[in-house]
Amino acid sequence: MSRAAGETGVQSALSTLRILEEVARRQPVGVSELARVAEMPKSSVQRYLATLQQAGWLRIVDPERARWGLTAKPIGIGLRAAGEGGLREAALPAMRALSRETDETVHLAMRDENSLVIVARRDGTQTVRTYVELGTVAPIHGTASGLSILAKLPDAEVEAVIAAGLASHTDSTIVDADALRAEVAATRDRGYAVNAASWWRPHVAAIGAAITDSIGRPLAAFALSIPTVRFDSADAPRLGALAVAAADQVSDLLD
Amino acid sequence: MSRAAGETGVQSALSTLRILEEVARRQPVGVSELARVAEMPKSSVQRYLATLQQAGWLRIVDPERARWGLTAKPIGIGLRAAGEGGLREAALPAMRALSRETDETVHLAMRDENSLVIVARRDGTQTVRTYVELGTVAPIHGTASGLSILAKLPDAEVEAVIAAGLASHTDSTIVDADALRAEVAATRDRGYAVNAASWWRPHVAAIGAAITDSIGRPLAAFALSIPTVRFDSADAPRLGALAVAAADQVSDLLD
DNA sequence: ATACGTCGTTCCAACCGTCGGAACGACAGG
DNA sequence: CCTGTCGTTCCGACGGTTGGAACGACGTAT
Repeated sequence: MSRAAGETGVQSALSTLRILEEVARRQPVGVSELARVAEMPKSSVQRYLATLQQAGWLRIVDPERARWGLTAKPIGIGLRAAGEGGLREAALPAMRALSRETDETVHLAMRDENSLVIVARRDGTQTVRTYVELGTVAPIHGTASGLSILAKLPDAEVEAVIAAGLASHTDSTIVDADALRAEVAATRDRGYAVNAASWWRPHVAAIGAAITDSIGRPLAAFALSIPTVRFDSADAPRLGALAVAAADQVSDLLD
Repeated sequence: MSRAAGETGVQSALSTLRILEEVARRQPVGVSELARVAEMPKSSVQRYLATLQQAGWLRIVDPERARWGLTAKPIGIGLRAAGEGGLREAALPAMRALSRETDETVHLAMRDENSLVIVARRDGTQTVRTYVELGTVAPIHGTASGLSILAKLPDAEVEAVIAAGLASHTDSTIVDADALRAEVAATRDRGYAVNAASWWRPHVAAIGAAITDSIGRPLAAFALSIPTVRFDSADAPRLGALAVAAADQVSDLLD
């Protein structure tokens, strides 16, 4: 079982965790489908499922069809990952208000090193909306949320993100270091980030505003996520000001 | 490596998951402490940590001291376990209101088969309060929340819980099948559950009210969690009515 | 200053747990 | 009736995993 260099992990545990993630994403799901998407032998998947059941993470949610799903155990783990402090909960009211003021979809993304995790969503009433599954990991250099966070980080950390590599997601993703530095500078000037060019997902534009802790370090960000067909650059200043106000309001709640 | 009969899981994966849980509970934490609490060789723990890092679940949060903690990945998994429907979020406002009305700690517990998981808390202003860590698993037959849920289940499912075994947690836990059936009946009469005898945790009394979906199946419950030193049975009807009202309000939100 | 305990980290050979192909009965659809 | 797919079970060979031992660094008590 040869893999890329530098990997020393326990193979069977990695495979088991992989199955756990796939079940989380596709539940309720059966053995064969899992084996197909994970490209593993069916009998191995079966064994991993039994292991995860024994550990209390999974259970058969539909006994008749042998479909697997998550137990409640991951809820507890997830809560601990989010921190009991409850940034998420603190942000929900402001998120709702922002969504109402703008009638657009608002996402809350939490920073995790050099990436973001979408942890909450509030929809507007538009007939055409953007959609991202909660829990999705987003690139920090390829989203308005991420740019708004980068703009509040010291240059050294921005450079660290650049050094880690700027992966491309669409043909307009910012992959050039200087271009990213320029975008960070522009975001610092504006106070909010604008992604009008579908950096990450096709046909999705966004406006981002960062949420900071008491000493000004960015922890998360709001994003107004707007289909490009409806996005008008002329609206950006108004939407940006609303997003910044909402983010600042949450920042103030965090002591 | 001999274990109890009937277990067929992948050992290394079980050990790895065990370490994941311990890290979640104790983060930030080092190798030696983990090896001690999990009773595993230090070198094995080290390997499991590397594996979990490779899988994206853990990272070193304090590089100077080599302390490990969770990444944001579990947030996404946890959200999927809770269901995007967002029972938790739907319940938060009512929980806050209930806490204010009663000035007591309110817990939200979600059902997971024959157990409960505490997924949210709202404190009152009392100087003496109960405390349960979020993510804690509680017995369905040993809590007011659990009893309120059992009371809304058909008898067949109550019997299934009894058949699964009534583990004892304090010397007043209900472990007798008939006693539990009687308590379920009493709860059905009242509409809310009363645990005045510290069934689960010492010195903690509680009043529980179930939250149901559109067809009346109980999904979760509110509990007013009160130190026994302050608990007065005469207050139970008033508190019970408030808890039921709050739970019903959330139930109605769930279509 | 010295000795001691604990920390995180690395290495490696023997062992035994894991792997996955193969085969099974059940089921649904053509 | 046949075919494809489902979930499940079995077992021998293989190699991934195990964990004791040893390392240097650090902090503390002697």
